Amino acid sequence: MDIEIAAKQLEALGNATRLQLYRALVRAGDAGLPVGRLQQRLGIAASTLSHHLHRLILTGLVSQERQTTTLICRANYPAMNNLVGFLVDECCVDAGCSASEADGAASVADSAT
Amino acid sequence: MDIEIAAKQLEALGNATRLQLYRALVRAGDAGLPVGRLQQRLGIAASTLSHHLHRLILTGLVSQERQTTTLICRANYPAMNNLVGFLVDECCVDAGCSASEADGAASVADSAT
DNA sequence: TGCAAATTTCGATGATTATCGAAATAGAGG
DNA sequence: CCTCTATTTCGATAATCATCGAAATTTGCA
Repeated sequence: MDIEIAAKQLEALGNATRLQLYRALVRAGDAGLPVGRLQQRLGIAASTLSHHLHRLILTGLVSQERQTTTLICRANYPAMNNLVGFLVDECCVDAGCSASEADGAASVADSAT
Repeated sequence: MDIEIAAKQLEALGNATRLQLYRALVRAGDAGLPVGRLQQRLGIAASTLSHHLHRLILTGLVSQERQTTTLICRANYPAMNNLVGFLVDECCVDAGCSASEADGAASVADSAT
């Protein structure tokens, strides 16, 4: 896995709207979800959703399939597995990555606060 | 794991420079790496490196410790484990995430090309 | 105290991003 | 061909980001 590709995919997921979007798709399973339903669920403008969807598709994390008039979106599980595999490989090169729960890592300091 | 935190951490890793940076730290293991050495390795301005490092630290993915004059940076493994855990949880809610190698997910379409 | 090395902060600039509404496009069906 | 619905593209705007060099800061040491 090329580090550039990994970075692009991480960047694609590194936005609250897109991560919610992706999560909804993952939870929808193989059935996927139509664009319109995603829009209702996220409550954003259709054009904004289309923009984010496009970014996810470009990185290969999401795919689309036409069903008559509606477009069904699906999470691309193998892509995510690949990405997670990359992270785990990097993480476990020579460090014991067995901690299942992080200690002080669950909160993010916010510089703007 | 809050989805906002996950998004922030993914965003932090979703930049080629920072991902290289983080990878170097992960590979350095518990010994960590001084800022100066990271700068040599990445070949970027010290101020740029400091900026990226700051972002990684804010998300809890990297920590620093002073050793006399130099600052030692270390990857925060538990944070990464937490993040990977989040991704895996989302991914495996009801989908069989057993594919170890992705099929068509290894290449990223580049809209700017 | 004063110097040297390491790192950050400041200030600026160009590039990218997120968001929206309006208009355009695509597919189905009468 | 026309219309309806679903979705994307366009154009614009405000916000955030990456990057650099110069200046300031911190720390140790003589």
